[in-house]
Amino acid sequence: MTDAGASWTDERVELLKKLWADGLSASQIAAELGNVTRNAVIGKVHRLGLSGRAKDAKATSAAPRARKATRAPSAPAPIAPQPHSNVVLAPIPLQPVREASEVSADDDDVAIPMSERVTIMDLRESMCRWPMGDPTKPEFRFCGARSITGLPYCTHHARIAYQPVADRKRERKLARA
DNA sequence: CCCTGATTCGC
DNA sequence: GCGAATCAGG
Repeated sequence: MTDAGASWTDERVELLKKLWADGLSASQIAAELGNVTRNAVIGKVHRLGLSGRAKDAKATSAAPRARKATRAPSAPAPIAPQPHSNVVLAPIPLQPVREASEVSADDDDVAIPMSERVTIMDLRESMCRWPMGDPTKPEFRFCGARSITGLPYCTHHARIAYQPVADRKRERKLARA
């Protein structure tokens, strides 16, 4: 594993197909894959000819779209050092913890990249607040991934935390297989 | 505001 | 082939 794994290997493409067919959005897939943006995922999906996943009755996509995509002539993308300001502290989830241990065994599909765990200081409003480790210890971290709007967790952890009945059934089915 | 996929085009 | 930029819409 010398390289960061940025290229589309067969395994990654397969996972992409699986997740895409599973109904996950491009950003979710990108997050799970790691080291790729949703644009990359979408681009690959289109190249693979997987576009139009579910709905494909309307020809609305036939309309002329982007054409001024001349890319920014010089946009250095200034990254603003977000101050932690008023970070909405997350009440340590109660239920999820129980599930977490359980999930360790029959985890959904892919292992969480967890490339960016953050401390309370770096935690932002729209960051996943999935607790990792002992909250009483200084090594305590949060997932830190992009959280779903309205939810305190990222997509992956949200699934673990709030598993709907329907989803559970599906997961059990997969787990048994 | 957040997000979604779709498309174009420079690399 | 790849993906950032951009668009158009929800």
